[in-house]
Amino acid sequence: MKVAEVIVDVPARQTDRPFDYEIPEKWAEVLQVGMRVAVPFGARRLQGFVVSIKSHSDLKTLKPIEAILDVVPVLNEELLRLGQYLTETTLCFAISAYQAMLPAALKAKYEKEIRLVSETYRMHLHPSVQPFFAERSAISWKEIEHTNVLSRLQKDIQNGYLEVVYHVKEKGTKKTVKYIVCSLPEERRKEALESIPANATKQKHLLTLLFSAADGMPLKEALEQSGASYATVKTLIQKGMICEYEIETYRDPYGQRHFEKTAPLSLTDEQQQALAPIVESVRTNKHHVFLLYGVTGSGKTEVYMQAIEEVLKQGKEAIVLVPEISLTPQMVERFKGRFGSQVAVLHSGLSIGEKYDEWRKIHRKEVKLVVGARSAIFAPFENLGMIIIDEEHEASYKQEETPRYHARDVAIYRARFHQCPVVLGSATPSLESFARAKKGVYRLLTLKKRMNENGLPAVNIVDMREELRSGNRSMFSRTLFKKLQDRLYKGEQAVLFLNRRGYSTFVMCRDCGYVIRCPHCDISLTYHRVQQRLKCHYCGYEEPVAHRCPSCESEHIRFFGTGTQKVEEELTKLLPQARVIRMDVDTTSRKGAHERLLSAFGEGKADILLGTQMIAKGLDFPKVTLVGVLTADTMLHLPDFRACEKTFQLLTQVSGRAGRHELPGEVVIQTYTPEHYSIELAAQHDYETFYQKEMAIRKLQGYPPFYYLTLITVSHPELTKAVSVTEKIAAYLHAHLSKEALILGPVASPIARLHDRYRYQCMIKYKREANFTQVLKTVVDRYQQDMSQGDLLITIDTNPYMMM
DNA sequence: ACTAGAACAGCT
DNA sequence: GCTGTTCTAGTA
Repeated sequence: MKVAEVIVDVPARQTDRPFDYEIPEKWAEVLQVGMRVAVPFGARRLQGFVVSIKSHSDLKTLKPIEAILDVVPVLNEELLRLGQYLTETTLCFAISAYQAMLPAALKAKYEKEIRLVSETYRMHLHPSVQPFFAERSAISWKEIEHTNVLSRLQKDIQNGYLEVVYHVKEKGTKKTVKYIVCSLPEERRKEALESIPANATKQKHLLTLLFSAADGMPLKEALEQSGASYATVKTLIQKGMICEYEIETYRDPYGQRHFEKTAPLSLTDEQQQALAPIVESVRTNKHHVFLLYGVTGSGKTEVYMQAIEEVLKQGKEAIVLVPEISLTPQMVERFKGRFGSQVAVLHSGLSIGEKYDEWRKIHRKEVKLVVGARSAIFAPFENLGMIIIDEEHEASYKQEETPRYHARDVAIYRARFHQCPVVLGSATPSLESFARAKKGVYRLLTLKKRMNENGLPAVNIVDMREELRSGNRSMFSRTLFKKLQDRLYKGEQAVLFLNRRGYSTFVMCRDCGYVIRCPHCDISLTYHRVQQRLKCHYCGYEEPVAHRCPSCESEHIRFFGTGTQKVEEELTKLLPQARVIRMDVDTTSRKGAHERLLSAFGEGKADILLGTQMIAKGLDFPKVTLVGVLTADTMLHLPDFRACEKTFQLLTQVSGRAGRHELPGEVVIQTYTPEHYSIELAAQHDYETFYQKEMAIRKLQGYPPFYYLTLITVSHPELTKAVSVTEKIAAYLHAHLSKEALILGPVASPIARLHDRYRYQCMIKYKREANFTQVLKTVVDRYQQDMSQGDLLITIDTNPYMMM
């Protein structure tokens, strides 16, 4: 007898191991490792992943596998191993790792049903239960879950009249299209046509149409062409002349659009030199990590595309990762234009069904290239020839939920398996990557020149303190305002960047200093003008605007700080003739809104594009000659050791938006700390100096890339519990880690309360720890009880990007 | 995560 | 003694 080891769909410490199941004889040949199965687990039935098949189990009795859910394994050997790697490095459950690698559509949906065991019992049911089974023999659990007949019903279950049945269902579905076809053999067709009454012209019409389509045609098309309705189809089906059937299709989000075919551009010498070693690595099947360090507008994408061409020539596949927010139609267009239907696109804007379809194209080997956000790194290719990560420094490559993986690490793991290159591209590489490149762990490729030979745009730093002193209290400096007017006059475009959405950042009473905060989190509420409400950007809590101070009843309530809404309002006041498009979470939440706004701007339907983070990347509009950063320092003062790095990267990135084409560009950076090195060096486009400076600081303070970090966050509705657990954890770590490891904390999290839970944290800085993960695992195990019964939550991030 | 069964408490 | 609620162990 064959036995399958199955990881079941229960994300919990106790079930985080394989369970043995008997493979029924009929499936002995069919079942493969990596397939999903339905198995009985306790009283329920669950979905699970077969991780291995063996011929013997140590247990005496096994339950049999109930159903096989796949024809072809959804996880191959490589991905199964990758899952294990994720489990070990990010301390997640195996099931969470596997689920993260697959489209959400494959996640199981569970349904509970109550069924009449046999018709003969119907009259025995309790009178209050009977009506539910009046016309059917099964009802869903949901229907009666909240009714008062539950206890009666449970008795009937005990009596054996009723039984509970558990179902495992798929979340997503394959989309199908209805087809109709003539089912008559050739020789009977004429006769059939004549048998149709003379007045039934629609029927005749439709049937003749189908005679000419041997394999049938889509129902919709047939109806359109014949002018018939579905009633006609039904009649013909009844007469046995035609049949209806369904064919699986893909939802194609880009189906309507035509992509102009583009040919490879000729490369500059620099690009050629960068491309050569990558191509070499592809050809020779040698794993290398390349860091392609190229200034904005130096043509990195063209290098990627020509490298991909080589990969495809070798009959292999490639993955291109792009940050979520820069996965703009522009980017998709470039790849689809060059590689046509060989490309699958994966990003969060797609529906569950659409993502599933794109995934299936990869799984069935119908495409050779995937362009996508973080999770596309798990694309089930089996013959990978290269992985590209564009804008490698972007924080969005780190997943902030379990499994807390970094796409860069996954990429390197996969590339090593496939013996192929990884290309990390950026104009402002992360310190980690650049340091590795300098050490020779990665190979450094450099692009110094901009394609248009224009040189980088001139950057003006404006000291906003100075503005204030000279009496300008608006959010636009005189320099920026003058330049905005100038662009309007010339009919050129401008992009304004602000790191805050909403109207104002906090609301304070001028009499008593009271700041209105979220009742569930330790965060001040943001004023949203349009809806006239105060919102918490962390938990979504909202309340109406108060006109009196909740604390002292004073009417002197004022809104401080500036958000995108306020800037927009101010702009329309100061430059009434300017047409402004605002882009932030609030204006782009609806599907397709992002794309719509951008193309409107691209078509010149607005003069100024105003937005948050999301407009900083990848946009490329020829008429943009001015980029303004309204407050460059907002990010600088966040409690995050990467704050300076992020500021530098963002400013450099934003500056790169200007003057990418014929017209020269200009940048204005407004700041209250003009002397700060992140701002000064970004203005000078001087990455190398910034790197040196920041590295020195990191070394001094013991942060990456000199030390590894791990952040443990403990949260609980009661402050004392959160504190005491964190203290105990810190003590345990002190006792079990080496002397070289630095344990910081416990301290309150920067956001000390979130969703009514107090949050405490503990940071570990270390270089080498022999059994680090083991120690962390024991920590979690110790509080297992409190976590499953109490309200305690411990999260461990082995490479944190968010310190909050 | 869920469930069945045990332990426990309240009520006619 | 019965019914409803909370706790706990175990899932192959």
